[in-house]
Amino acid sequence: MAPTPRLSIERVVESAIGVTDSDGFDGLSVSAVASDLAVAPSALYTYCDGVDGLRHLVAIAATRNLTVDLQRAATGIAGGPALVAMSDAYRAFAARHPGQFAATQRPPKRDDGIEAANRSLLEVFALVYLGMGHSSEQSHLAARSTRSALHGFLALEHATGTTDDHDREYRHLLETLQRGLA
Amino acid sequence: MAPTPRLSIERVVESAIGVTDSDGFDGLSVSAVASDLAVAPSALYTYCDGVDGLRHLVAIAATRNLTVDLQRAATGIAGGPALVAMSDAYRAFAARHPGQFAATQRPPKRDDGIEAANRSLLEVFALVYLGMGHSSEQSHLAARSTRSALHGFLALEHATGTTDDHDREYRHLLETLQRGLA
DNA sequence: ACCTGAACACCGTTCAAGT
DNA sequence: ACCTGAACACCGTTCAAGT
Repeated sequence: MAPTPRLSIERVVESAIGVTDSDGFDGLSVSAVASDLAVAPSALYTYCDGVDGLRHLVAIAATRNLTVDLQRAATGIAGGPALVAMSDAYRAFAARHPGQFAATQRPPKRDDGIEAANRSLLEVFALVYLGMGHSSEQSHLAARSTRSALHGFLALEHATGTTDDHDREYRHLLETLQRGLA
Repeated sequence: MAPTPRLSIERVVESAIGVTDSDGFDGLSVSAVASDLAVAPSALYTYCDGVDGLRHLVAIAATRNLTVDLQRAATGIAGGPALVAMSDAYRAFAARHPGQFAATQRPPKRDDGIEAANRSLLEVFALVYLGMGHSSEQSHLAARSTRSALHGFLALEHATGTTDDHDREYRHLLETLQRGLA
């Protein structure tokens, strides 16, 4: 008889994201996901290539999740206000999902999936700059600069510790970017 | 008899940095350092608090090493050229020591040592902006924005994969910062 | 086809024992 | 005081065995 599969790649990714959210990207392990899904650890090897495969799947899913949030934040807004909204969304994502945020930065291996996910993320920024009258090339450069700067700030903010409120510094960075890209 | 200690905190840190350089920050482990020092893994627990303590020591040492490179790059130069030189030094550090670069971003626990090391790093940037006529407050904000942006770019560059040459994008980010902070 | 469970190597950590 | 070595728990991975 053909047994109905209890597992699927979707369920594995869903569980892996859940583990990442609760235990951090470093807490992601074959055992933790297997335990969450109530299967033996070795059962996961049918759906992903070990712990590296797990990290890989989470890196792609996390980048997509961030992209969705950014896109949603900029929907119906243009120009400077859109960039402010996206920056706030970026920071909120890092605060609410530190594990996923870390995953967006740790793609262990080169892969089409991750590169495509990163391109999609950059396109959201680029579209805003296009709407502000920049050329296609300038928009892509501006998008990369903006993403890099925001990402770096948030990465260091979470590394240093989130005791202080760095809102003023974050706004300074935003304003610097907007002046520099005007 | 008092046996001459074969180990010391300095030797442990030195070895840990070596392991980080060759195997990456994720490759840093009690076993690897112990093997490098030709001692039993348990011997290290006299000098550091397990693998987390090891990562902690490396995070501090790596931040200091980066600071030294930045300071050296800006010695005898001022203004825009100093910032260009520091940016190049930052990027060179990330390229030559990817493991240490990763460590500058992964301080697991809050600690005076890491915070102090980060303050020293920011001061190097701040001094350049002070020399350009900025106020003390503006210099500190500019320093943080600059460091965040450079760090984020390099972190994503190494994450995405270093196949392409992103020199043009890096220079665009620099110019954006300089325009925005003028 | 899908999952379990045994098996193995390996790492982190603790602690009693040696010198 | 400093280090070794045994001991234990735990994770990753492979593979033969079940259904």
